[in-house]
Amino acid sequence: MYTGAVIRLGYPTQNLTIPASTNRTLRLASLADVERVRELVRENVADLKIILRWNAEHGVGLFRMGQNLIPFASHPAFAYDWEAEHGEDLREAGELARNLGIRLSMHPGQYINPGSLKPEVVERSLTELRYVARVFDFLGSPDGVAVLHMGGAYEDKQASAARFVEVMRSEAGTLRYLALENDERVWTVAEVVRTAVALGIPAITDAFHHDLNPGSLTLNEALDLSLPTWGHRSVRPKLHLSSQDPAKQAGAHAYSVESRDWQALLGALGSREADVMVEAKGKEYALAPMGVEIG
DNA sequence: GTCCGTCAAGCAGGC
DNA sequence: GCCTGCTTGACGGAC
Repeated sequence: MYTGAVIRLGYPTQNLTIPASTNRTLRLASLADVERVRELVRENVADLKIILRWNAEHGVGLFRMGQNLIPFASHPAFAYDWEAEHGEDLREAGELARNLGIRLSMHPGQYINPGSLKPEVVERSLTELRYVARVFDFLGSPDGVAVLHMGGAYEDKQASAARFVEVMRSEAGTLRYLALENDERVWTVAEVVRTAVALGIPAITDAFHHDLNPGSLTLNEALDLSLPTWGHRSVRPKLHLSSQDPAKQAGAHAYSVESRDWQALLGALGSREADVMVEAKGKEYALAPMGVEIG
């Protein structure tokens, strides 16, 4: 077990050991079956509670909920009042997480792009981000994090970043939880930090993406820039860690994390504390080499 | 019963 | 132009 700086570990969406998932979904065409949707959301939230307890028993301090916790919640076709129906259930799950000391996050996906040139994409993105913020409101997660990439560059990064800031500036409810993450092709840590600072929100450094798209920074320098942005919220800094799947093209996540990638992150962190979300196909199994006992 | 292509949605980059 | 990467599971049709 690593004994240096205090590092908390987590994994996304589901636990393969139990097994349990917060990411059950359905097709858009099935959305009209309200009773079915209700039941599916109840199962997602029930499994969230089960995973929280498993995490507490295994010393895992982070968990990322699936984006489909309430599938299509932000879609116009969603057929009932999910806040009225599931708000209390979410509140209970959030209370459990606080009691167990587990930090929660969500990661709206690639379609959420508030800096897009297309107005309809911007509007859909904002609606989805407001849904995520509402979920955190119900959970009552003061350290909750909604992780978002900055989307397209449209051949003009400065203009795109400015558009992103302009669109998000007035979204106070969302900005309470939002953190911006560097990606493996377009936005570097330095650029993400600049945008995050402009919005007064934190920046997440993804060490794997940084490896593929470092700009002019070492990982250590990238952390020097991004870790202080968490002072905007007075919560522990958060990072992402993953490794390349050797059988796939650059950017694909591996089943586990290579020891050298973990060691590189530890080396760059030094004595600084952080919460590390491990993005691996093997979910909680990928934490075993870092000292988490899965059995 | 199992396999397989498709399903709401956006981008960039490699071929 | 098409395919794949960015969380992965659901569903219907073919066999």
